[in-house]
Formats: sequence, structure tokens, C-alpha cells
Amino acid sequence: MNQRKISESTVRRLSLYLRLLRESGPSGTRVLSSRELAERTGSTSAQVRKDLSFFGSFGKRGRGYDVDELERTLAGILGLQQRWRVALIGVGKIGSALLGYGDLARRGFDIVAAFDIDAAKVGRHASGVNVWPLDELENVVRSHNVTIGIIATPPEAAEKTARRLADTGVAAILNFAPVKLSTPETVTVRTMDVALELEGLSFALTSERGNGAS
Amino acid sequence: MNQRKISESTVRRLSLYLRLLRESGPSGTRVLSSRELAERTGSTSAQVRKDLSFFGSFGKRGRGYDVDELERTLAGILGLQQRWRVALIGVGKIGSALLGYGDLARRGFDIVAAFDIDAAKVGRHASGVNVWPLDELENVVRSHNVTIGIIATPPEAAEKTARRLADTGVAAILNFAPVKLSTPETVTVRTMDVALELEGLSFALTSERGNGAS
DNA sequence: GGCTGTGAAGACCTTCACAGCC
DNA sequence: GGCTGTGAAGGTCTTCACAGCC
Repeated sequence: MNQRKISESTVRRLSLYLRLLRESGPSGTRVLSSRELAERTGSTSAQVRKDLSFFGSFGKRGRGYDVDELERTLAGILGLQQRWRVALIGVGKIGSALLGYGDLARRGFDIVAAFDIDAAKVGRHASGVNVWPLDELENVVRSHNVTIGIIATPPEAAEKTARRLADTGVAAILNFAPVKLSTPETVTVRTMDVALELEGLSFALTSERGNGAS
Repeated sequence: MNQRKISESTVRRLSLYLRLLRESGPSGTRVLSSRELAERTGSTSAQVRKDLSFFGSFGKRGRGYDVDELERTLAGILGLQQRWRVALIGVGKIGSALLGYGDLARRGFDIVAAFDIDAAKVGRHASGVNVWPLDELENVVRSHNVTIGIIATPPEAAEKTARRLADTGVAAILNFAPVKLSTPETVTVRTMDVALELEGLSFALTSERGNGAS
């Protein structure tokens, strides 16, 4: 496991390859070439081979990659042979959507506890997950062995929540609040921001006019 | 507006700069240096200056950037001086969350119509947006002059929905379904996938063990 | 013949470092 | 003195192209 620095884009693509392999599951093809993998994930064949080559040689020359084997290998690389225990902070609109989103559990991420500052939201959520008062965060996160936190609080509360999660020993945070979190380097943070993505689209549409849009 | 190829990361950072400028609004500082902009968005001062230099010279040497002026300039570059008319397809968990998410309107994106295949969801949504039967998509998208579509359907329906949006003349799609969309090149697509981000975190946590994690 | 694995080349992005201006 | 704007250097990521194997 002595691996060099793997880029974020490579990891993203590995996830896409894995998703494809899982979909072409039992009834799918037994072997896929780098070209097929590329076409169906929006990459190139050389890119696929390069991505995989950082971790070893998993293909068979002249044939391609064995679907089952590559699936297991990729799951291993991505750390998805284990299940991850996740805490959700903030049971508002986004939080509730996440609680009801079965794809997360299907892909190895169990939301084992949720928190909200609003007493009315405390109790058992429709999804079956328990919603705790925010005060209980440290206790419950520790007792449930949570390693990943999801921040779905209002932006004003995000920074403080991040600090509390970090102090409680959570190793990674997925942040839905449109703010920059200042966490210790030991915590890996990734932010998802719908408005930011829309702004990216806005830019693309705006600058198209400049060039001769076909 | 004869601009060269601007990278996606540059555009993302421009959005972050703009967000910061807007937050440090009326009561904020009148001038910000590239160093300040960088520190508060998680970038570097050279990066900030380079990003801006693709579009012109907006700073004052020895002083920095005028907040109001740079805010206007960035909004112009990103195409945010106009408002964007957005259609949402799929009023499930994610779709509802988006309808209730005021930040989108605040940042220039108005969801002017929503669609769902389920007759029970048709009618006026709590957010005030009208939910139409899916059959009406082409009519309503055209009559409302929609330019951006958000796909929040189940994965199986995403591809077909994308094609319909593309055929109806929508210029950009924000896709929440975990599938690769095959749309004509005239349509800009961006996909947001929570599980994919979590898998990125999973990888980071897993590969840390390999190195000597401090 | 077909396809992988991979050095080398090329494209792209970031950082450096400093001239130029306030 | 302080800060911008920017060529040049350095680094990273992608694509090419082909040797090696099935």
C-alpha cells in the first residue's frame, strides 16, 4: 500500500469505473477493455490504463479487465470493503433528503446518527435514523464510532460544527454549507455547493457567446 | 470578451472570490488585497492575481482591489448580472430540498417550473413553484424561456430527461443522478454525486494509513 | 490481432520572482 | 513600502505511441 500521491481526478474516475462495474453486475459482460470502460465513463482508454497502473497490473493483455476482479480491486483501493459510519448534522431540507437517500447505504455509507438544534426535530426520523439534540454530538459521535461527518447546517453554524466534529475525532467532513471551513490538517474536508456549480454553468453559457459557438 | 480557454478550477475560484466579496458587503472593507482574498478562500495570492489577470487589470498597485468594483466585474465575468431561469425535473427528496433552498434565488438562479411524473406531486409546491406533469416539459420549458435544467429524477429516468431537455433547447444541465449523461456537445453538463464525494473521502482516509499519518 | 502497461512528450495549471506603479 | 500584473520556471495531469504479452 505504499502509494504515491494520487490526484483527486484519478480518484473520482476510479469511483466512476467502480460504479460502472457494479452496474454491469451479474448479468453483465465478464471482461471489459479499457476502451469500453472509457466510453461508458466519459474518459479515454489511455487514462483508464494509467489510472489503474498507479496501483498495479490488473488487466490481461489481449483481453481486458475481469469485471468481478477489478470490482473487488477498486473497492479495496477506495476503501469500500468496509462500511463507513457517518453522522449528519442538520436535519433541514438537505439533511432530510440525505437521510432518505438510499444510495448512500447501498454504496457503503451508513448514517448512524443525526443531530439538530431544533427540539421539534429530535426523535426518530422517517428514515429510521435517530435525531439527537446538538448537545449530544460529542457523546453520540464517540459512542457510535463515527469517522465521517456531514455538515448540513445553516452557513453560520458550519464553522463551529466543523470544529466540534474535528475535536471529537472525526476524520473527514462532507460540507454542504457554502463557507470555507478552517479545520486542522488531520481532517479531510470536501465541500458541495449547488450554487457554485450553477455559477460554473452560468460562466460556460456566458463565455460561449464570445467564441463562435457552433 | 475574446477570452481564451479558462480552466474549471479558475472559474470555481472566481465564484469563491465573488462569494467572499458579497459577504464582506456594505459594512465590509472597501479594499482587499490578493493576499486577503486568498487567505479567506483557501487559495494563494499569486493564484488570485493570475485568475483575475485572464480577464483584465482590476487592482490598484500598492492598494489592492476595490470590493464593489471587483464584485461587479466578477459578476459580469461569471454571467451573473442577469438572472437565470431554471427548470427542475423530479420533485423527490433532492428536488424538494432544492425548491426550498433560498440560496439559489439569492445567487441569481430562479426555479421557474418543476416537473414530476407522479400526479400526486403536481400542483403548487410549498415553495410557491408550480409542479407540472412531466408531459408538459417541452411546452412549459419553452414558454418559460428556461436555459438551465436540473435533473433530480431517479437514475433510470435521467438519460431520457436529459435528451428531452436538450431537444427542447436547454443550454446547460445540472445532474444529480449518478449516471453519465450522453448529451449533444451544445449542452454543458455538470454532475453532482454525494456518494462519489464520500468515496473520495473514503479513499483519503484509507490511503492515509499507508503513509505515516501524523 | 487485440489489448495492456508505461516511458516520453505534450498540454495544462500553479508558483516564483520581480518590474512597474501607487 | 506595499501590492499588482505577468513572463518564466516548475510541477502536475493527460495523451501519445509502442514494446510486450495473450
